Amino acid sequence: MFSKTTEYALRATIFIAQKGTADQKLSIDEIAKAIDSPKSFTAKILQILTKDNKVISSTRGPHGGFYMTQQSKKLPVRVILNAVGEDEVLCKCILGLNQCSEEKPCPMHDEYKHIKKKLIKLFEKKTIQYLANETSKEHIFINNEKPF
Amino acid sequence: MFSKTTEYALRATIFIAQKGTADQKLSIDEIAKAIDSPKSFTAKILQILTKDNKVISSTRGPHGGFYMTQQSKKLPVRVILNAVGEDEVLCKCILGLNQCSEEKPCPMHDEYKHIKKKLIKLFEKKTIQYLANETSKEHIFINNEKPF
DNA sequence: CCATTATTGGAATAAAATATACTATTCTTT
DNA sequence: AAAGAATAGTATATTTTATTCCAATAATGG
Repeated sequence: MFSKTTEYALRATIFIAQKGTADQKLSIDEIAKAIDSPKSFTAKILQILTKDNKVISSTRGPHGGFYMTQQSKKLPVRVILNAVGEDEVLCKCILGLNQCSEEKPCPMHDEYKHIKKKLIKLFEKKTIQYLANETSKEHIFINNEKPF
Repeated sequence: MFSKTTEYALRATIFIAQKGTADQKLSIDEIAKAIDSPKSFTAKILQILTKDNKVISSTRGPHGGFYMTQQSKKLPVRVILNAVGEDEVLCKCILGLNQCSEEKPCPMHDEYKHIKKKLIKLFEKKTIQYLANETSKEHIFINNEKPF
């Protein structure tokens, strides 16, 4: 469904929301390790998400790193998709038609629109905080570790 | 959601189901024009779908071309995804985690699984015939023509 | 204010997906 | 036999996606 960029962005943000605070900031190394993503690529993605400190906050230098404000954690998950420019995937026609709409639908439109609505709602209603809380539960995880 | 290959495969199949019969076969040219797809690329995709005449049938020579049997039209839409190898997209974890499962879920799993179920059902239950019939309705379309 | 630490920015590269072309070949019909 | 049309294989170009690397910049601590 999503590109790697988006998958890493989601996982990284969840991890930062869960573990990063203003006085316990997280380094790129820690983040990449925690979510099992390539380090340099993760740095690039974090660069996007910290742009203007809108979603993720960061500071450089010793004890620097990434964290999130309480305010940012209340943002809907969709802001992450928005930041990496993969927002449209949710509302796109499933047959890839540009002009597919309620008035001029494709043959899958009427069936798919209900699913699409739920998908959009999921990303609109759930907050980053919610996902971070979920991840704090014992059996829930955000990395790709081999089971043994 | 899907790759171009899959989008073209779906649209081409729908068009063939709708317009192609054993005595009115459709050429690559006609198909590519009808669904607004690059001709050579479409030929490549049709090659996959006609493999063993499982989904789409074809014959060569004069008055040759592509069509579908009544039997094939009754297949679920999912066989197309299957043929082009994009079947997994439907059941994949939304965060891209390989081991995400009911027992070891990602933080989005519980919310997303209901949507995933509906998505799979859509492709399992709806037949190619159904989509072809839909497309025969006046206001429904499968190409990308500019509105004017 | 200097050394260190860690992010930031930009360029560079690699790999995969997408798009396209061309040339036989093979099958089918007339 | 000739011609039409898919088939198969190869080749190539373009774009997007994925990833790496290094120099620059900012923050901190002594």
